[in-house]
Amino acid sequence: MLRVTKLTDYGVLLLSQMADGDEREACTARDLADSTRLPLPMVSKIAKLLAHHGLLLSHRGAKGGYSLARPAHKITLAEIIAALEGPIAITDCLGHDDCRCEADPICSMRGNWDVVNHAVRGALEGVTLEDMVAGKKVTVPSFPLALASSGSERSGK
Amino acid sequence: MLRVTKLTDYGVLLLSQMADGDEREACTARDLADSTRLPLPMVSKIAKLLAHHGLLLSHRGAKGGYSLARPAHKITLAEIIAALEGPIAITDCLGHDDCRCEADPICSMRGNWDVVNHAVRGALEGVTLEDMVAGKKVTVPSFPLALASSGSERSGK
DNA sequence: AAAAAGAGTACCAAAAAGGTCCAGTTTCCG
DNA sequence: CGGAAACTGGACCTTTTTGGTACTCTTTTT
Ligand code: FES
Ligand code: FES
Repeated sequence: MLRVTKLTDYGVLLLSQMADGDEREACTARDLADSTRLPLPMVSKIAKLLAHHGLLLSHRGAKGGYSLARPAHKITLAEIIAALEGPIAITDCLGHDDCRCEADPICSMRGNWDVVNHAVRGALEGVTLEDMVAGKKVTVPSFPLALASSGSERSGK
Repeated sequence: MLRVTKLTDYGVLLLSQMADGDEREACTARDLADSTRLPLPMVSKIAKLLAHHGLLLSHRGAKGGYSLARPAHKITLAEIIAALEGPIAITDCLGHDDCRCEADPICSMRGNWDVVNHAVRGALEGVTLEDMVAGKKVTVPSFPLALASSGSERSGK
């Protein structure tokens, strides 16, 4: 449905919560659950995934918790999505490289979807966690998204 | 999963097929099914949706069929997606306007997601059916996706 | 040793996607 | 006129994905 899953939605909320507050260590899953009002098991699941993908550092044992693995402006939305729902591939075919496209001359859209996918991913890579931090307003300068106007069209802003 | 559904995937294939060939009238669902090797019921379902949303014109009765409602360069990917899977809303919240965000100060990401969504939609609006037509290669000039550099903050990496 | 975390994984219910079928209607054509 | 060719509008079913929970380890601190 061209929609990000709730896991991602929650994930961004969590991360933004962590980035917002003091960047000290030891932010426990329970803390996050409390401050975001998300169910603890959810928070736990998400944090595990994020840690697994190197976006969070985890500290086990009593007095443990999670902390951002990198400063907020170095974590992109694209990475968060990739961590929580796998590589960004706007069509099914772009995922596994074995669609009939290769051999079968009928569908030759592969390359085109590839470009579209790249554009979308690019947009997502352009937004950092810092941008998403609660309270902060992301503002888009104007709208420089001339994308696939094949060729010369560079309606420069 | 940030993925377009098969319906959309097929839809683009169908439309691109129609745009590619002779732009005459009367392209029947069966024809399309044959030329794209998609199952007829699928083609039918998709064509109905596209017609319903004004992307295709339908001509009923014997000797009927479908034809593009507009020239290919005036049909955007965004429209096709919207026709086949509803309005583009990258998060659940962006769909229905009644998320707790409004009242609850906890999640104040609404605006930010809105911007991201806008960016993605923009990318999709930038690609026309003509661009996707079989065989034609969409080329993206360079990569001008400066998106969420909130105002001044461009902590250049 | 006990308590406080996280790790790993299995599990389940609900929703969405993917796909088919069929009973109408409209239009053409002989 | 009567049938055949097409589209229309739904219902319906199966499979996959999401969303969410639970339970049993292991690690670390005190
Ligand atoms: S069949 Fe996979 S993109 Fe064409
Ligand atoms: S609760 Fe809907 S966007 Fe924040």
